[in-house]
Amino acid sequence: MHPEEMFMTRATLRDVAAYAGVSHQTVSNVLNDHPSIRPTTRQRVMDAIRALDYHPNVAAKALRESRVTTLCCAFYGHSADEVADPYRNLVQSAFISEANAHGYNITTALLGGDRPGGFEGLRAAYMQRAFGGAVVVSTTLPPGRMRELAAWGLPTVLFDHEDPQGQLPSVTTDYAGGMAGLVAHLVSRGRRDLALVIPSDDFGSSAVLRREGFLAAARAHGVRSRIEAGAWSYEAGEAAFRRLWAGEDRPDAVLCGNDRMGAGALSAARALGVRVPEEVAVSGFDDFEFARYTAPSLTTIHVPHEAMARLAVRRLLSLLSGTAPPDEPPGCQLPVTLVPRESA
Amino acid sequence: MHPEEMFMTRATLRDVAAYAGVSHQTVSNVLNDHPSIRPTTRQRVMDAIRALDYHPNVAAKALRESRVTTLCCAFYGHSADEVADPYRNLVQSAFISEANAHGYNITTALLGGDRPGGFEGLRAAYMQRAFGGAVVVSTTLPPGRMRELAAWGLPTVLFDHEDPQGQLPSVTTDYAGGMAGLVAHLVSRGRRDLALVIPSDDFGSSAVLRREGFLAAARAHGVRSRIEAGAWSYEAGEAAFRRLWAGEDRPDAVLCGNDRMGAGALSAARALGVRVPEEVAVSGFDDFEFARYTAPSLTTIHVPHEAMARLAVRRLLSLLSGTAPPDEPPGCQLPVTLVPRESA
DNA sequence: CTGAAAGCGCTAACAC
DNA sequence: GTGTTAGCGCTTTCAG
Repeated sequence: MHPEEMFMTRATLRDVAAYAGVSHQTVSNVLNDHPSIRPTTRQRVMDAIRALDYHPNVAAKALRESRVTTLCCAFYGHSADEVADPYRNLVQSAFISEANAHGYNITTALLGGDRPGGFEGLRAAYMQRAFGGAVVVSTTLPPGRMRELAAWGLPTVLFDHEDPQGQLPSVTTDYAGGMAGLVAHLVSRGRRDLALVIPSDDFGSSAVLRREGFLAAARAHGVRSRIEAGAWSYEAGEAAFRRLWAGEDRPDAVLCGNDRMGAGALSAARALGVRVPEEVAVSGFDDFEFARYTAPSLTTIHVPHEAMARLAVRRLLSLLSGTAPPDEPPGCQLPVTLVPRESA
Repeated sequence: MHPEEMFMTRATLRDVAAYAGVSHQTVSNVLNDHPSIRPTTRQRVMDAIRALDYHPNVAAKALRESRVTTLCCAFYGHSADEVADPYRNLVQSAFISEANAHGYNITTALLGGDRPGGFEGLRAAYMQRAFGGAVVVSTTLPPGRMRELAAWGLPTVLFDHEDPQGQLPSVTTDYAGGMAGLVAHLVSRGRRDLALVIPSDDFGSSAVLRREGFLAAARAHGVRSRIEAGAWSYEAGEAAFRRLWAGEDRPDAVLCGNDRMGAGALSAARALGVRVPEEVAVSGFDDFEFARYTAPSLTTIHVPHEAMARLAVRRLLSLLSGTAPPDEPPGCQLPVTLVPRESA
């Protein structure tokens, strides 16, 4: 049989065995690095594998071993803006390369809102053994959903938010510390009256930590602080800035909960003829690509999305293999970096 | 056996059969909508499926049917900017929902550059039957790579670029028409001296079509046109604008090959104290989110990424099922929309 | 219309 | 060290 013929229909383990003149089990042993395979046999088998362009069938492997080599990257959040969040790319890109490095594939799912087959679809795919575990990416997840994930027995790592119950492992970043660094930076530049634009009703740990970090830091520095409600979007940032500027006592720094709101605040300032940073400092949070493009460029906090993503994959893998140290705390926080630009 | 017990270890088809008091084959027939199953039997089986929370094992199905229900969404392009391209999210999001609607999952791969396991990894995953076909997303793909994909027998649909050989099916958008619309818009606003910033050495059909569409439209309108080299990035847009402005005869409109370069051009104009659009019009191409956030906001061409993505999935599916009409042309082009904003 | 048999490609358990 | 047997969960024959 000529090697080329094998390309018609993919070679199987038995084809390799026949070609190498050994039993199919020997081939399997070679592939799984079983000890005590004679080097010459091993070489013969490897040659046959190469000659026949053999690739193991993942479905057969998964069926036999009842474990799959696919991980799910699940993004929660339904708004068009959220779907388009550039940070999702970075996260997913890091997921993919980290997972691939461990021999896993990544399947991506979209959760939340009215999207058909959101959480139910995730569960169905898991029950069908389409993937072995998931990283759920979101700044906020309803507690009921977290309990569901835990109840389903779905191996899960939360990304960018924590489980208040401490059941699900999570990878987050130091939001509070980021806010503290920002406040310190602003105070050192002479700012004394700080306003933070952030949703006031968001239960997600991401919002809560930013809020509390801000308030605590302002208190520690002895400067005035206040919260202005705003819902993560560009438009919300614009509106919040206008409200703050319409008031009697205007702040000398407007901190925004994310870059998108920061861009909105800059736009409102420009429209109102307010000079940034001379009259008021403006900052964001996330360090999206467009933070470099605004006028003036946006001072912000860089979130280490790539490192977080790689860590999340590793934590998920150790969860799946059961090698997670039992004393490991569920939460895990990576540091952020202040990125001073023109706006503050 | 109590239903709850089944949750420990997932229920199989035989469990369902035992619970419903039929043979396992009958359950399979019910699931596959085989004709001539008695309604009462069918109902009993459905009840058992629900009671046991049965979900078919995709690996077993794939093994038996030798076809998988996973499609690969492969992004080509290595630069950090490309990875962060917001349009990738939209494309992927549409892929996922369209594929899910047809009962398929999506796995995502990153190709290109020095990324370990790029094209070789894609082929390996395909050979392992990790997915059945792929959509390759990129504005440009080396012809050699296209020939590889075709040679491997990998069912492929190209997204956002065409196969010059016409072998691989593709879904693109009307780049030339978009440029023509933009030129018409600018001419109607009194512009007579147009410069297009775009790579001059990019062989990708996306760049070629934008370039040629621009030149043809300018010729048709009888206005002056020129090409200024620039390599898709923000910084390239900035530099190109500065070069154009440093010259003797400045254009009255600077068209940029994408929004990122448009944002760079706006920044350069601002830095040079050039008023946009009074002194010069600036435009982009793509309609990224940040085109709304620049100052002034960026006039651009909206590319129907979502519709293209859905179409690409459907074309891939018909390719896989062999139901593609044989006379269907390989290329397929969707229309673009002009989005006039402040900058032009 | 329903049941029994065979096998997709692979690996874990035993013989040899 | 190597080969044989059995079976993961499913669907496609083919008998009843």
